[in-house]
Amino acid sequence: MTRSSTRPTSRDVAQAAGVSQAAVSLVLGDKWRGRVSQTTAERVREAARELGYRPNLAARNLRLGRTRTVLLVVPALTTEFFAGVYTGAARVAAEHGFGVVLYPSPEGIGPARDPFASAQTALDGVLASSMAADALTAIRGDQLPLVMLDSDPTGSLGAATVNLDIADGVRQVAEHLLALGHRRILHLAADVPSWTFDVRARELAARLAPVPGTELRTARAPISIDGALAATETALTTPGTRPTAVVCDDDKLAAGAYKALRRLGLRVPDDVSVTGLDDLALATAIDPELTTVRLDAELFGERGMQALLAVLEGRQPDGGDIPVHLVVRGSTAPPPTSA
Amino acid sequence: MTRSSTRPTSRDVAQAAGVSQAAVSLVLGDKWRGRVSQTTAERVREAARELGYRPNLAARNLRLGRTRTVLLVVPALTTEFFAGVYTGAARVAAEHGFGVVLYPSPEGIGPARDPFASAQTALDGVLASSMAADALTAIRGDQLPLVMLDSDPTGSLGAATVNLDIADGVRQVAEHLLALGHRRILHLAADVPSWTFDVRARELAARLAPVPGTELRTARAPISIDGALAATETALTTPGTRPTAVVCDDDKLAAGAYKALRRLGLRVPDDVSVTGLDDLALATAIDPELTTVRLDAELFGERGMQALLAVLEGRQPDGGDIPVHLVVRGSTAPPPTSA
DNA sequence: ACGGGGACGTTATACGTAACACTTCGGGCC
DNA sequence: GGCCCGAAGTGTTACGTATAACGTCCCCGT
Repeated sequence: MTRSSTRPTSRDVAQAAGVSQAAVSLVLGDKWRGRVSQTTAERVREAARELGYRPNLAARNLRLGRTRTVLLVVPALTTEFFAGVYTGAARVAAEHGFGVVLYPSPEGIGPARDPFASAQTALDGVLASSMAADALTAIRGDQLPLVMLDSDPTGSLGAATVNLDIADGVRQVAEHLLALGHRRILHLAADVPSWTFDVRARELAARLAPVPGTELRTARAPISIDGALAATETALTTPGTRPTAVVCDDDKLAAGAYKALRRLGLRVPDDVSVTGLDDLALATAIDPELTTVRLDAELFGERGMQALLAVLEGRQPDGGDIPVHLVVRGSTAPPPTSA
Repeated sequence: MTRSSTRPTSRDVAQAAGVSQAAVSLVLGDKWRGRVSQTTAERVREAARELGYRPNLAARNLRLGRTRTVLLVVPALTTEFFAGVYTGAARVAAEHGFGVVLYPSPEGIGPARDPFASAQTALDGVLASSMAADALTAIRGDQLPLVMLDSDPTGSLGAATVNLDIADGVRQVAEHLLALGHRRILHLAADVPSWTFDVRARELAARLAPVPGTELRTARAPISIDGALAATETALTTPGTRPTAVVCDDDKLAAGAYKALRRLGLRVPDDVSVTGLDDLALATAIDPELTTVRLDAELFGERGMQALLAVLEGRQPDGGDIPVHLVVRGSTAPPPTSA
């Protein structure tokens, strides 16, 4: 018959069970072995259940000085890829009693509500994609434990990194195209400053350079179908011999390239081959289905979270890039013989 | 020269500025008009800046009994649509000093980490999609202020609702197809128990019923390209006269329908017309571009958050469905004359 | 017989903040 | 001169939790 307007506290539970508040805390915190009798413990649990007691998180966080919550910073929510990263990260976090809060890098949200303003006291750590570059400066303001996803391991941030082996994926794409006989290649690059895209450009160039007769051109586009459409169209209508293959920094760009080729009256893969990177649902929705590099987003999220938890516990996160592999579908074929 | 290992508190700021902790709270809380002099206020602000002071959120939440944080429950992160909802909701929330935390309905995350376990003390309110049905029971456990997105207004939950005018969208689709001359229609329905999908089925049937000679068939599929592919394929290979149009519950299903039709050797829109619902990027990535119903996801999120804030302030949220409109593209045409 | 130590608790305290209740002081007004 | 009032603060308390430190019993070994 306590006051019903406000939620029950541990003290209410204590009163109902006829013990002290400390005992309630011990029992519910599972620290009662050898301190409270079995029967009393059960009585406390029963009282808590009866009253519908829920611990007050704010009080607990204040008392403990930590929140068991980490932040996942992603460049945008639009992408299926980061949905997978979140899923993997959240699963691992849950296994360790941690929660994950998402912070999509602002786009139309404005800096008014800076989630890092009080991050120090609301979060235990941060897992951040290198693509959300603008948010990084804000993060560094606080001294929160940080693990970067797909970022330069030798970077100045000094944070631990977990990376997909994008370089190897690009290598596989290049070898696949070279084996088919392609020599003139257009690189449709994401116009986003991020290490993960730099790697693509560097590796593609490195792999093609030693092969005689190769020609690498680059077009830049924002990561959107329309952006890729426009960039591809201008790149393919500039004078000079037309590339026989378009290597795209991700699947979304590839979808834009498809549209540009269709508009120019070119067929995929008969006239021009196209490759992507990510292997999203989009890759099999378009026609022909896209040859692309499959990234295991969930595993990526899991490994990232494991690294962050290691940092939080003072352990050394174990490195090693996550392998990726090429998935060959209908968008690649030998170049037209007329070439 | 205070201890540097731990973060500065408001008391540290007070000491540095030569005032009491209460004064610091007043100044930084912007409640100092007529209680603290201009010069003192400035001195406090300067000290806070100097020390890099950040208020401790846990302490503040405990003191105030609220968090200025609300939860957005979405069925999955995969969808571009809910990314838009989040963006709109987060923008409105930010304008009112609120933060938004995302809760993607668990899929492989398991119930171990129930975000509602202590929701009462960590959240001020919940904005939930009706598609995340499994999470709703958990929500009702706590007595948190709740606003539903796209849910039955007369539902037993008794929560306020904000809805898109899906019924009108379906009406527009039906009228468009009828005007083109279609009579035999396949409804590719999402196999997800949710009011928003019930409305589609009900409204489509209602609009076709009074037209003589119409025939409505229904196929159910999970919301995925492959699921839709399989369902459409079996629906179109069953004996009987083939439908001339496929009305899909969303764009993703439409992409699956495209694949099924392609596999069956049928062309869109010459042999079969297809319509979607959502107008995602996917709609213009596939060929031909999809005739679909555009939903303004951001506006949806904004209106939802406005309603929730109204509830939190004890005001009456204003209703009214959000209008939607048909976007006609290349996937619809008159039925083949042989029909 | 006596002391040492489990078993079973309780009391007290601190985390950092916001807000209520108070004090002090210098005018202004009758 | 007495009185009240506003400006400019300060002292204190409470929010609900987790845990360190402290008391009892009572049993058992020597």
